[in-house]
Amino acid sequence: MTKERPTIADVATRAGVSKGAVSFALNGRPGLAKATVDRILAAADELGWRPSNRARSLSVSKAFALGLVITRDPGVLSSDPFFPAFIGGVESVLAPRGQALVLQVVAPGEDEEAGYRRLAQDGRVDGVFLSDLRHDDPRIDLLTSLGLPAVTLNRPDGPSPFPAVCLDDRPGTIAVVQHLLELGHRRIAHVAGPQDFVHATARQDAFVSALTEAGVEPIGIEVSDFTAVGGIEATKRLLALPERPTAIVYANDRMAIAGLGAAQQAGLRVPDDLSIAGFDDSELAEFVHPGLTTVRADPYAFGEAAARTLNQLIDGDSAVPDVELPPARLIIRRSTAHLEDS
Amino acid sequence: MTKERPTIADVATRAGVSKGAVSFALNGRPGLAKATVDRILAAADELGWRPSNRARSLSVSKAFALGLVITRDPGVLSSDPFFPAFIGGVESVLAPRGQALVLQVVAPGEDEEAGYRRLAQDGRVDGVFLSDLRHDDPRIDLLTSLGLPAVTLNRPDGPSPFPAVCLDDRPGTIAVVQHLLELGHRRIAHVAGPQDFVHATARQDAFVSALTEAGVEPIGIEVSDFTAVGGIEATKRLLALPERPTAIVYANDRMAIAGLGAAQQAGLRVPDDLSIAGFDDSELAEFVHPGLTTVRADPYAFGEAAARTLNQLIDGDSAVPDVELPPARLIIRRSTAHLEDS
DNA sequence: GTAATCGTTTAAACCGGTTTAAACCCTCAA
DNA sequence: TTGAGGGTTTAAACCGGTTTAAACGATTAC
Repeated sequence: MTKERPTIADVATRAGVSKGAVSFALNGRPGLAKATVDRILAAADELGWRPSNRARSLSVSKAFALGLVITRDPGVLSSDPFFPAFIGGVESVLAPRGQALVLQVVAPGEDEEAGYRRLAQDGRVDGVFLSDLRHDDPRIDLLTSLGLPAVTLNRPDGPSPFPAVCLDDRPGTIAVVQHLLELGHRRIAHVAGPQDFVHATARQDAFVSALTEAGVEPIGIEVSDFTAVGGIEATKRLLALPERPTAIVYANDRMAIAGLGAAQQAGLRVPDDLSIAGFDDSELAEFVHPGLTTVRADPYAFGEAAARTLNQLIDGDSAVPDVELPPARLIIRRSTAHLEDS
Repeated sequence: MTKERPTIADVATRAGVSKGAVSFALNGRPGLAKATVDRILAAADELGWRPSNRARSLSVSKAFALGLVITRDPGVLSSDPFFPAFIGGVESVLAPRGQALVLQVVAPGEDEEAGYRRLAQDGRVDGVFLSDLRHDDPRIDLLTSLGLPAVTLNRPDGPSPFPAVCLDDRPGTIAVVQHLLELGHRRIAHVAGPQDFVHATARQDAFVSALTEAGVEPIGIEVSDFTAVGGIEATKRLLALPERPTAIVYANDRMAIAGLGAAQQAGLRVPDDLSIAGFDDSELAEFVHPGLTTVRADPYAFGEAAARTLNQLIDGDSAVPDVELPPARLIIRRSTAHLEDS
């Protein structure tokens, strides 16, 4: 067993050609006789040669890797249902192409921009995914000035030079509201995510407009933070309202499941006294008691589409179009029910 | 704004020295006059020069990156509380050193070994973390033959050439059992994880030995798969036993929370009719109703320790010692209570 | 005054690929 | 016979660092 792996020079010698010819053959460039190409590929095969990523990286100035910076408290990220599946989808595109995924987890307090700057300046990646988009997101300018290609997950509200891969949260939210209206609810509240997140306000706006379109006034909107603790607190505030809501729509499952616990703790029966709906259809949603009515997106497909789009951009395909994914779907379970006459 | 970033040659010219001298100065190698070093560093600073990772990688044959392969169904990985925090801890060690983390998510059906092989052969990483250790884990031989340094999370049962970073699950599990015994429970069951996982059987063994040491026979052990669905099914089977358990100890929170839902669905009151305990202290554990008694480890510290150890190994520090982390701690909440007389 | 020694610096090879410009070979036309 | 032209192939430069062996200049020893 030879410890050293073969280099392009070994292949060249074996095939009786020059290094350049091997490179041409490998990359399928025209100008080589077919017979020669075959001979070179055979030699490469016999030697088990695979071109060195490092050497390639240096000479073509590419990293053959994509980057993802997750800005989130590691403790809180824990139960986020989005990223693992998203990463799975990304991976399914990257693996066959021999690309890698470089991950960075940055705590909210830390310098998030430094994360992107490192990725760019160290030449670690050829492009990044921009997730958890915020209003007037400073990262768009940052990445532009760093010259790092990117794809935004959903569309930023400001101008953006980057293609967007979008999964519209609104139809799902609207479906939840309509579902509750049909069940007879009129006192419906919302627990929203942090207002700087585009997806948080998108869900909130959809909630409000779906209600007002039906001629119903929202009974309360609590801005929270997508965490379980936040869900608890927001729920307590809503339940303390003079006119208690009969249904609460949460911007994600984590807050919803925590809210469910808080309501039960307060002695309310769900769904008899209070209907509860979430967003994400995380793994536990189906199995808490009662099962959580929620909205299911497809983060795996999201990852696939995002990776494909980012690669198109990097490969220089001109005018990469935005991608619109099929919208999230309402999943009805036991946590929502007809309003009982009180 | 010059688009091109400066190279070592630019710095050399500016400082009036050779490329080699700049390299020496940067890496703090002896043999250069102090004045020269200062001049070079000043020049580098003025130009904002940072050495190219790619060039360095090629010449020193290092990737300056570590790898993590997660073998898990992306859909199921979702609510795993371990990895995000673990990765956060890893990151905290890597970032200051300018290293990156390369992540791979492999679905259980796919070829897991290919993941490691890719990482090694592409020279993407200088070492990997070996998580979710299995009995007679084939990956140990694989990595040995690939010549890829590794650190195992917890100790494999077979011989291993790699240092181990360990967080003993047993004390926590034993504490849970003792807690239940003190509450008067005698009919205690366990829902275990897949038997090929070392940590699954470790928890199970601890459960059994803690019980038998107290002279109590386990009333039932269901082998499950760490997922919510699995937790539901195992719970149903246990509740259907002729002698129903009064307490169930789950090998992780996900199964426990799902089991909690199943018990409630079946009309049982928790903790009055059934006590339930989990393992992990995931974010939701505190907030489901009733709050889940569980065991809290520190995955962030685990990540830190693992990254530090792996780097020691890579840096060639001889005889890297195993690391033993402080054991997981019992967190008592409302889901466990005194046995009511029935 | 020359040689040996030491601390400092440099030129050049090297890592393993890609890429460009030039050389080569063969055929066909003038 | 010579030259032009097309298809193949190659030599060498290049990417941006690291590293080794040799060169250099200033002391010190003889």
